[in-house]
Amino acid sequence: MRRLAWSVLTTTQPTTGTEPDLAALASLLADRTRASFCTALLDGRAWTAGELARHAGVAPSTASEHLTALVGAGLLAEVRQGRHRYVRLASRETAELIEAMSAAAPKAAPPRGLKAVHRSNALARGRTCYDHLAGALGVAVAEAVTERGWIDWEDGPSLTAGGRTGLAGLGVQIPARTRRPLVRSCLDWTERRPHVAGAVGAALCSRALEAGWLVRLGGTGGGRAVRVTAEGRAVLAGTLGVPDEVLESAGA
Amino acid sequence: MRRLAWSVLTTTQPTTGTEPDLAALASLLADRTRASFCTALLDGRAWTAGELARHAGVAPSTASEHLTALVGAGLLAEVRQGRHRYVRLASRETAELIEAMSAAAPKAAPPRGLKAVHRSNALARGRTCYDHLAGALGVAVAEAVTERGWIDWEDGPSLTAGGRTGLAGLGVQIPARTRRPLVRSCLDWTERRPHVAGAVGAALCSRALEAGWLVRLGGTGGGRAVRVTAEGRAVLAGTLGVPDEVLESAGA
DNA sequence: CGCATGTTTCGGCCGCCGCCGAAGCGTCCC
DNA sequence: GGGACGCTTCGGCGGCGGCCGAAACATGCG
Repeated sequence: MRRLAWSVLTTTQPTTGTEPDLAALASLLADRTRASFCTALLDGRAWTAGELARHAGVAPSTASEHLTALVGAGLLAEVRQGRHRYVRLASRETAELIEAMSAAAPKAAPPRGLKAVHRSNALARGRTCYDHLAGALGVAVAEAVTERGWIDWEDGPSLTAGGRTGLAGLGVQIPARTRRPLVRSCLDWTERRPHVAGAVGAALCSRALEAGWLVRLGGTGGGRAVRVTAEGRAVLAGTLGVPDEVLESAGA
Repeated sequence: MRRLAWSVLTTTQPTTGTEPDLAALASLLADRTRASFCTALLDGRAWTAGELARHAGVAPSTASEHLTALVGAGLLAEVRQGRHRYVRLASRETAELIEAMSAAAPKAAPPRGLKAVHRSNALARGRTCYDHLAGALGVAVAEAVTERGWIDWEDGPSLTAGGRTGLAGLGVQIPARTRRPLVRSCLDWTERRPHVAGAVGAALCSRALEAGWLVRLGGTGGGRAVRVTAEGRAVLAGTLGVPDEVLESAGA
């Protein structure tokens, strides 16, 4: 049993009623360039201003102004290092917000150009979603652990006792004593089906990267697509029972 | 134990990679008028085009165009009835998205005008957040049920066995066999502390309104502020242990 | 020190978009 | 039928905001 982190005794006096400026927040993301920055940063890493500018196809000066706006609003956090300006998403909450908006957003026109199509397909097959797995791979993993009885979806997703031991057997460290939900359902924007987020989703993903079951694709600015390695394929098919078709297309 | 609603056997072939158009969605909410429509509709009811126009202080023609855009994008659902055009939020997911964005949004300048200040203060004291309670009242209820041991926040919020019986004693019908999380934490934008959403939050709120513990304030276009009645005060203080100060200021 | 590189500031241009009022259409009610 | 009312369409106006290039500034490196 655990109490709320905030004491009941702390102030309950009504805040002076300033309502949230929804339009101001939305304006920040309402621009193709700024939105593409945020989407790119969903890989959880820090990018330099120049990388983001090239990624979005705008002049460095333009990117600089956009970044100032996003950092000023608290959506991004920045670290200046030498002549570089590194930015990343400010918090996991910010990442979750962008994820949630992406799932609700309409689909853009299909990408043009061979490179763009390749990248887009790679993203659809398997990617990280800030700190957990998404794409066909993420959905397949979610379904596999459900089949295994590790996660129960009755009344919202929850980790079963079997799931705890199963994950432990894979070397996945499940954090305890956190206010973060262990399992959170996250709607996948390629598959329109849920994948596993929350503390467990994050732990599983970080374990998979650390153990070399997955590797990130693409060089600088490559983004968040991942590929399943041979060892990963053995583990995911064997222990989790992820279907071979998915692993095959998400491999190599 | 319950399976995912979508069969593992259904297609896992990668969707042709069309990425979500985050900017398009955000653009819809990036306008003060459209944002105020959505915020107003967070009360969960259907408003007419004219009501929304007056609420936002724009001409009917302007409102009409905005509504067409919001409905076209699938954010709002509309029902035409005689010479009226009723609109409401399209789904609970949409409401949750707007909630989540409101919590992340910067605070607007304090309202001007006596009426606006009053309304704003009423919202801060107690309001509905689509289908559950929010504001100082919502936060106090969340803390009270936590004190009672009805909700446990370890590893994410969950309903305890004691909570089930306690809520049943209040006549709150907890839905079973749903994929919706029973308890979801929702950050309150006035209090910056969590209140209770999810199936349980919704059931509690609807029970409170149905039993007359709470009543909605304000006439047409009044919005989502609620007031605690005398009976409500007895129940909330007695059974739930909500502090008197909160009930007092949220009453009358 | 001098050059390359990454970033920022500033002016100016252009397009988009939100606004209104006028006019028109459909519905309701007397 | 006639008038009131709610909503929509259209044209036109005005402002905001994103874009770039040029120039300046900062850093790192030889």
